[in-house]
Amino acid sequence: METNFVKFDSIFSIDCVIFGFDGTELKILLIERNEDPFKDWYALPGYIVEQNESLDNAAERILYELTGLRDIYMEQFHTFGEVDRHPKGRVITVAYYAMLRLNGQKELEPISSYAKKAFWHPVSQLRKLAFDHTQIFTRGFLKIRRKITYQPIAFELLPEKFTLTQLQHLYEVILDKKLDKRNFRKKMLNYGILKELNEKQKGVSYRAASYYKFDRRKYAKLFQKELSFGK
Amino acid sequence: METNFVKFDSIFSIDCVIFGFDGTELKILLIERNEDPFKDWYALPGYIVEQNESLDNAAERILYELTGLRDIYMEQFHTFGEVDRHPKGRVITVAYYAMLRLNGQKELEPISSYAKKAFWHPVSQLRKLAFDHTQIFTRGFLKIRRKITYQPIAFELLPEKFTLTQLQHLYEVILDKKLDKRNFRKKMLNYGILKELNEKQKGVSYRAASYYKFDRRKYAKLFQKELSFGK
DNA sequence: AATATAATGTGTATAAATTACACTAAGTTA
DNA sequence: TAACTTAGTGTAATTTATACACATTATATT
Repeated sequence: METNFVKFDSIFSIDCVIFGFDGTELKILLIERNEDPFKDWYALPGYIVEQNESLDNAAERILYELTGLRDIYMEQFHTFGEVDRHPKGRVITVAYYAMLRLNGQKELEPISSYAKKAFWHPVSQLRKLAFDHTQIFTRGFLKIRRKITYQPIAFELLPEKFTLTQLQHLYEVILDKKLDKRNFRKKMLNYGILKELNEKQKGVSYRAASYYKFDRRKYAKLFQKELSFGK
Repeated sequence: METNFVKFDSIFSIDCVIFGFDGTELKILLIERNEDPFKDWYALPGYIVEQNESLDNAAERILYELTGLRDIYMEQFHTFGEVDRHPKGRVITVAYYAMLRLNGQKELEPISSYAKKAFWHPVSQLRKLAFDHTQIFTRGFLKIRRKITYQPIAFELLPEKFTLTQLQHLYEVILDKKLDKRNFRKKMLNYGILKELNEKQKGVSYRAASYYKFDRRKYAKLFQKELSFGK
């Protein structure tokens, strides 16, 4: 059992679709490539899996090396294996996604010289990405769009404390439609997984909204049932 | 770009979780292995992807070679990449699933000598499978269990004509719970994707049930909307 | 201090979907 | 023709989803 990536036989890679929300806009984490092919293009953070690491571990390592981000929980969502997806040979890639809150603090600093830089880019007006990454991104976006209808993944994107308006706005961005404010609040509060805090927004013009936080305990109870068809 | 599978560098394979329903019992398609490792063990049909074929094509080819089945629409559901999942080296495997009606006519005849035989096995009382195939099977089963709650995949498992009792039974097997007959029928008929036929069961003891068929057109309309959060 | 501004926060009536629950009808077998 | 077995049906109560508009509050402006 030898490793020989240089020969570019059959190899596999990881690509990461990392969503971030800054309270207003949904963004995606990109790198600018520093190597051919697609030198200088924007691309998803991704690289080759080593012989001795699991896919999940590889995903973590690769994201770190290309962006400096650590301890991000990612989940696999699809594997792309068209024969010609990589111009230099046969590479299948396992795509992962994750969702993050953007506090602004998160510095992005590639460790590897493979990426010139890493940066957040709005998901709207995305230019064409390297390889089949546009397609991978799209599928990842559809994945979270579906997922948000049955799991409260939105909470991973929001800061610890958030207002109901922020929460609603995030749903609207992901689902790409307007929601009714009263119905939205009713539904969210009915889940019973939100805790209202004795705290309000500060520094905003006009009336400050209450902060809420997500109650992970109650969530676990509620969404463990899941698969329900009724009786 | 050379192919060198013998060296067992980094290679990838496909494994297929094929569900079949004979009207009573949910079954899965297995092979008996004819080669080491795990010679004589039961395993999912699976083999190595060639350098020049896409994953989807490979899945089709491999299923055919190991079981003789053709033209089965399969969908990828997860990729398994633990370092030690294959005793002979690093193999990641892309798992596909599909669902079939078992008419009894479908002959299973491996073309490849890699499988001694191919056969349908009840999903209950499954013995331990080769490699990590038990785990792959379980994940595939969870996949269809989830999917059946939002898509009428059950129709792929049933014969062209089927009774409502058969349909309900299939749901019960997949969801692993009893459903109320009246509510089930009400719900199914309300979807408007079933057409009642002027035909009844024959050759059954006791009262014969009406046959229904699935209306693919109406289905397409209904389930294209999908992703709904309401207004 | 008064006013304008901009977002927060709230209720109700209607419709639709889900749940719980039990008996009669029809065809087959003995 | 009686016994058996499965098919087939309705209704009331509850829960969930939808449509829709205005008063409240904090800040900014004059």
